[in-house]
Amino acid sequence: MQIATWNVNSLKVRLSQVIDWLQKSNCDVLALQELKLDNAYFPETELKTLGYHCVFNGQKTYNGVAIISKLPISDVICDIPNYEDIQKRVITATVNGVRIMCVYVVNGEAIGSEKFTYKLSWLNALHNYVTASLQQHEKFALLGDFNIAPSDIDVYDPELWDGKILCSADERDLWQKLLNLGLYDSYRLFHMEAKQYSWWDYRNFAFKRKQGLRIDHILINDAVKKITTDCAIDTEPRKNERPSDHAPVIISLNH
DNA sequence: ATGGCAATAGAGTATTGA
Repeated sequence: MQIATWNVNSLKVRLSQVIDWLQKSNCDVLALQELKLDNAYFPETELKTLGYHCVFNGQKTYNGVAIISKLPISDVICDIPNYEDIQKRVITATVNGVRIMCVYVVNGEAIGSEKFTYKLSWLNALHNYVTASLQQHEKFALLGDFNIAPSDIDVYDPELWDGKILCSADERDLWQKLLNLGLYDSYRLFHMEAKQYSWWDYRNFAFKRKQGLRIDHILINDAVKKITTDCAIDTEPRKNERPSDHAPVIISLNH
């Protein structure tokens, strides 16, 4: 079984690329972020025709998340329970006995801004939700666009980004707090090398110049870790015409 | 320091992203 995450930056624009990637990658479950469309416009019919189940939590223009799966999806929860938020950033569901939490973490704009305060409060709420979910589910995966580069080896120019949004101590502390719940950064279980990125700015030929950040992640608990055989970032779709600025991240399970 | 690029809403240009 393979589980992936991908921030597609508009599912309307990227639908054909998503379908193409699903068929090439042999992925079973795909968590999507930044759909940027209302639920009424989710391409459920197209995906169903191709044999995929889908659940989605969308909104107009911004945010929006979904889980697409070859296998049946059950026990769907939208948003973070008991956290007031009009932005659609979370959808959680069970597939093949694995609890899958798809998140689009707040960007935060700049340190000290109102959006940054929202980011920190949002991550604290997520922490509480993950804590409860870990108690309720044996196999658990938290995946999506975290908008956090966990350490300097995940940043193309650590000096330039030092203390900036996505790299600040406050954000990295909250990342560590999530790991302390008993989660593993699946990519780092298999790849210790630096300069492995999942996002590149559209500007300045950043992808070609290998100027990126690793901000899309798959965190797994011990039960999933035991059956995980690999984690990879697929940079191929970033070479497409009109690509998303993010690459998919995928884990392979013996399951 | 600023803008570069892309998507959206909506008809100019502003907002957001990371």
